[in-house]
Amino acid sequence: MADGDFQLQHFLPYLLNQAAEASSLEFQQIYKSRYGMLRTEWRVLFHLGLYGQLTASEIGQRARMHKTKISRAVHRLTERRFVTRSRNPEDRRVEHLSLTRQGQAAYDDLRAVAQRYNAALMDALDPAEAAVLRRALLKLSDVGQGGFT
Amino acid sequence: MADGDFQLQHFLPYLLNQAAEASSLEFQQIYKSRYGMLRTEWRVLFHLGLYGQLTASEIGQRARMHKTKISRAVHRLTERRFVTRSRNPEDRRVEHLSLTRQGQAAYDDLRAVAQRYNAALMDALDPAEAAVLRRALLKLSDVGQGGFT
DNA sequence: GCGTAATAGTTGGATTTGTAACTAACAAGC
DNA sequence: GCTTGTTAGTTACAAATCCAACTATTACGC
Repeated sequence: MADGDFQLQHFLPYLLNQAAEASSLEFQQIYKSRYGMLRTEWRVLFHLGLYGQLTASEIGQRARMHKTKISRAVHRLTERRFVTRSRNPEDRRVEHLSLTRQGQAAYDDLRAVAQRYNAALMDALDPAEAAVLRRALLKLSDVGQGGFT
Repeated sequence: MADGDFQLQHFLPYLLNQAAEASSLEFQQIYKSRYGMLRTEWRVLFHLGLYGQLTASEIGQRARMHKTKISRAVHRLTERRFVTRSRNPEDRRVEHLSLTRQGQAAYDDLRAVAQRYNAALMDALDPAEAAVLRRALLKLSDVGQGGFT
């Protein structure tokens, strides 16, 4: 038993992927068309906007992105003058990244869009549902990750 | 206001992506190592296993995958003799796809793994939470999609 | 029937990602 | 202070994806 009753509609990774893709699409088009950014670049931008100065590895840990992705995203963001790098004189391996004025402006703009966009998504849900969803997603984000720091 | 209080932890597309990636990882390694499949190929396999004979476009609609992805996935799956194609004599543009005996075996195996894997994920959640999560994900999967068929 | 449009699926080339190897700088043992 | 190991970040090559153009076949208008 437990054989014929398998359905994609109950397979969490699949459901999560579908929801993630559908719910990212419109927003993706905005940062893409408005600033020519890729998802990786947007993520780096947001992390810097939210947390201030960070190193590449710090972003990697928080966003769970591989360091090569970050390296390339940072490269493109500096090219376009959204981000500046500065070497740490105490440990010359690490680079501190921060937003330029222009990067900050892009971040401010996109954050506002994201907030409105998020609110619209939430509207598809009722408030109790949204709260449960959020809790569940946070739990699932830690699956197989070792859980606690 | 509504300015400083933006957090990634409340931005649904981001949360969904994190959860989707984390929760897909282990399973992905299984179909990859066991059958050398990519995600696209696994998806095609599962659709054929679940719904029986389908055309590429039908899979595309259901899985929301672009036709080029499907074309390539089907190509590889036929190469490896998991899938067979047969032209529809009434409309020679369309091809009906079905699993070979070998494809069916792979599907059966992976379905069983998926079920166990899914059960393990569910264990991280309590049952009421899981039900709400599922409902919410289905709703969000339809955002921007026009909703109803 | 004939020309135009639509649909199923494929292919080619540029873009993006993944994986592994690499450089540079620091740390620790002895 | 030299060897070995570790960490930060980059680069190179292969693999996968995206987008646009393509072939083949059917549908539609008239």
